[in-house]
Amino acid sequence: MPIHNAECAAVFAEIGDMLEIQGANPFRVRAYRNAARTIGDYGRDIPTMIANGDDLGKIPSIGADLASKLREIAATGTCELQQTLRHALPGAIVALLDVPGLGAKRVKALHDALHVDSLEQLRAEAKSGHVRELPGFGAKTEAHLIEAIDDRLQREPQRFLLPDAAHALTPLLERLRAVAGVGKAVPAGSFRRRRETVGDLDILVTARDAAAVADAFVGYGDVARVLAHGKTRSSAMLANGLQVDLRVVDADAFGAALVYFTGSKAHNIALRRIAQAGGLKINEYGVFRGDERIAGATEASVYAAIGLHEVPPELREDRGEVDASRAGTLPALVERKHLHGDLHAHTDVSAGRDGLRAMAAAARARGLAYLAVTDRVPPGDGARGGFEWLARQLDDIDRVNATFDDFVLLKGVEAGIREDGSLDVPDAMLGRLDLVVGAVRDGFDLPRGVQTDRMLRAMDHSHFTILAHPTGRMLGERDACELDVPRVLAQAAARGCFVELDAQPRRLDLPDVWCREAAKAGVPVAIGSDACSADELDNLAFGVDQARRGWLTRHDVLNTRTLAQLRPLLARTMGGGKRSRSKGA
DNA sequence: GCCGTTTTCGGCCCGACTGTTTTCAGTCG
Repeated sequence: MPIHNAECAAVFAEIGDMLEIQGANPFRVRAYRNAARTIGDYGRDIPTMIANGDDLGKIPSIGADLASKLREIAATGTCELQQTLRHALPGAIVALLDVPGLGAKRVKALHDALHVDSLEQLRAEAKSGHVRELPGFGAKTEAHLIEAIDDRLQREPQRFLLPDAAHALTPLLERLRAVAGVGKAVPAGSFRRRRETVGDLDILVTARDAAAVADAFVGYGDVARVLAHGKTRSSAMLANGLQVDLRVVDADAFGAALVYFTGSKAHNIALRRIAQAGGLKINEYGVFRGDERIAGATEASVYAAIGLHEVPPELREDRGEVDASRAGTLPALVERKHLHGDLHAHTDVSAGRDGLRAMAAAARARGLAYLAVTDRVPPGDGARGGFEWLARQLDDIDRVNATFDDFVLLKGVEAGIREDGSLDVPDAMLGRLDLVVGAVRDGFDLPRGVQTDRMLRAMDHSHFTILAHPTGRMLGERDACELDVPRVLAQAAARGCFVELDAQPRRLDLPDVWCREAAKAGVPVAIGSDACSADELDNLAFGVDQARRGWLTRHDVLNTRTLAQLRPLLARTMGGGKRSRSKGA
């Protein structure tokens, strides 16, 4: 298995878990976990950096020791410390930490006293009543463990796509807002940060009577199990397996609670360290100097109290936003209203359900000035067919365009990229189009170098505008393909073509960290709805969320251009100036 | 184990809820 950042991060995460179970210095444990998180979403491939002789010490949370371990892991896939720890403890034991209610101390106690090192074994010991005998455990804990393990064995912990989470959230928020005395009821957590998937939902409520809100919450019809039910904090599992955490605060603490509850955890820790250095304390009730509360009603007041500009929720991941906020260099993030058009959509000619006219009307109704029609070769038409379908569609587009004076359908195609890097649409057809969206649709498991070369060759084609859904990932279904993204971005920059951020909520492809790298590489990102129906043009909003997580400004996004600004950029990719290099030369 | 507009040593975020205790440890977010 090739070693990349994810593998390095996994080694550090396991070391952190093992050290914690062993009772090591908690700050050492945190150092490994911080490093795992940093590396996991670091924008450059660490083994490649090592091969290039780059200085790993520049990576935040990586010091001399962890840098040397990274070199070891890059070379061997493991490191001596990991092996030593696995010798002392069964490697599988870290899975026990994932059981709700089990932390390092209890896992160690279970291992020491009962030699438990697997879920099945723990369940058997709990069933036979041995767990309740241990100090610190009791009958209730034992019963909860059995329940939690049965849950886990039945159903893998699941992450939810944003629209699915929203679907569960909306009626619950309505119920809470209907409780007497409730002011605000808003989502927080990773949902508010617009992470591509959420593991649970966090809801923040302001109310005079906190207990009434908590009661309404745990009494919600969709609640399958109540996990905690306190005065200000409650937690429940919904029937679909989604956990929801509720926090109720006074209105004058709303801002502080929203910062705290929006996270991320790493962002909060960074804020608190800054506060601490200035002799202040931040908690979910406000910012305090001694006993004096100096801020808390709004998020802006909390950030201002510690000398920062308010950070947009999408950036709160401890990826440099705190420094940028202090320096006043936070990016002015792109917004949905900045988009003038959409550069990836299907009609009923291929993958879509709605016709050309319906798509045009829907795009126009959404305030867009242009929509690129980018159908694929219809099934059964065969890549070697005559492409009459496309010729007919181009004529049809002309007819539709003649009916508008404030809106344009652009002529495009979603060309498949074959394994040799060629496109499945002939040049003669491509030459009649405004843009070509190229997409890999098979062979996702090619080795990294082969996959990368395939895409680079496709981008080198004399008609190639946008690399669609570059990593091919399908959230929860298919991992990103092995791809040297920096090379792809460098090529796009050199050729003057573009990469897509596919806005389908199950794709959101480019991933956020690569969006940021695209901007650094000077490659505009095309946010494409990839809509298969008129309704799905609304996907654009998910794409904008993801773009914001990737620090993209209006300038970094291709389709914030007006049609007049866009046309010459597209033309350059269609043999109109980009090509100075003859094929095979 | 990392890190430094007080520091290369001595710090390292903060509070709620539960269960097992008899004043608090463990876990979680």
